[in-house]
Amino acid sequence: MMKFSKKLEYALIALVYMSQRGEEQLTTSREFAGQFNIPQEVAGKVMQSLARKNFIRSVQGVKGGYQLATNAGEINLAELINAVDGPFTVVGCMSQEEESCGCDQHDYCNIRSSMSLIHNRIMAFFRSITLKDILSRRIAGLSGESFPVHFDRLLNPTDIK
Amino acid sequence: MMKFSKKLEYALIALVYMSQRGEEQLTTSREFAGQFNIPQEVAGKVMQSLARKNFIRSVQGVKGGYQLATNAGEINLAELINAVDGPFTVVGCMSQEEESCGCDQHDYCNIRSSMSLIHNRIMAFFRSITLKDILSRRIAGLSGESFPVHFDRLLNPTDIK
DNA sequence: GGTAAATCGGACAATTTTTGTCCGGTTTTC
DNA sequence: GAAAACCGGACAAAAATTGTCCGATTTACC
Ligand code: FES
Ligand code: FES
Repeated sequence: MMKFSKKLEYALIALVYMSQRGEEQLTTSREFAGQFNIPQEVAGKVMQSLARKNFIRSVQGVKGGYQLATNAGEINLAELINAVDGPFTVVGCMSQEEESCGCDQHDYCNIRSSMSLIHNRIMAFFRSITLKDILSRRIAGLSGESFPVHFDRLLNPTDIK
Repeated sequence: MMKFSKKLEYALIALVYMSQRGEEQLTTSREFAGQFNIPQEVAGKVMQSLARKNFIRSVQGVKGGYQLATNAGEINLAELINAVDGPFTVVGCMSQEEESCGCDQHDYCNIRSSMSLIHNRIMAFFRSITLKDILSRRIAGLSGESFPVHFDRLLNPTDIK
């Protein structure tokens, strides 16, 4: 329940992968798919989504591929989710159309305002996580200490196994 | 993507509904389902899940029903999600079995450690939201001011429409 | 100029997850 | 003993996710 979609996983993996190669390096969807055992066509679509939002730059033709955008480090998880999965809503009624949230009828919805708060809060969290954060976490991860400040502040120590 | 399940919505609506009636009041699954236009059987199952975790107390037989547990206000969203939907994981590899997260092969997963941090962070957030919070938000909601401290601190003002 | 390798994009098929239904059982009141 | 409630498993329907197919366009290179 509430899992991230594969598309989002793929997008993150792709961005991290591309970040760890030269800035100028072109990455082809075939190569990326091969490295991580992802179906080529799916990898292709995901990268197309990213290109459409200018998170990466596409170069067509043979010898083409994708290249990380200049300040890709600043793109955040909320934008990313929106790019690959479309608008995110914890609960139906949050996407302009107010109809059909599921809980209609009678008294009218009990929990709508609270859901809205939770929705906003999660959005804010996603917005606060940048690709740079994700990258630095990976690098700092093995040292057992010195997590990026960002995560340090957010993470409850008792959560770490 | 990443929407809360209907079961979770129903559970929340049920708990809020029951909270807003007398403490001693019994609520039947049929009645609840009727009030909110939810399929009876589904409403029943959800309430059974809640009863199994002792969030509500069940009374059998005709004239039976469900009754809010004594300190139901303290139950939090994480427990609730676990009760109705089973364990929550933002990404497959977080549930003891390390196999089949989806992104296997080669270099090994790029983003696993970051995903783990995000997972823990979201869990902590869900744990921090109690039924009482949800209730008080609803009551305070119409006043336009004085949100519960809890939410006030968490919410980015620019998120409110 | 032709071929191959790449990005594009739509339609669609397969799979999985979510959601809802059915049915028979147990407990309890009247 | 009948009716109304909780209980729980199996299953069916619907929706969402995930993956596949096919054809089109762009471009490097021979
Ligand atoms: S109407 Fe959207 S949460 Fe109930
Ligand atoms: S292996 Fe779990 S996030 Fe990739």
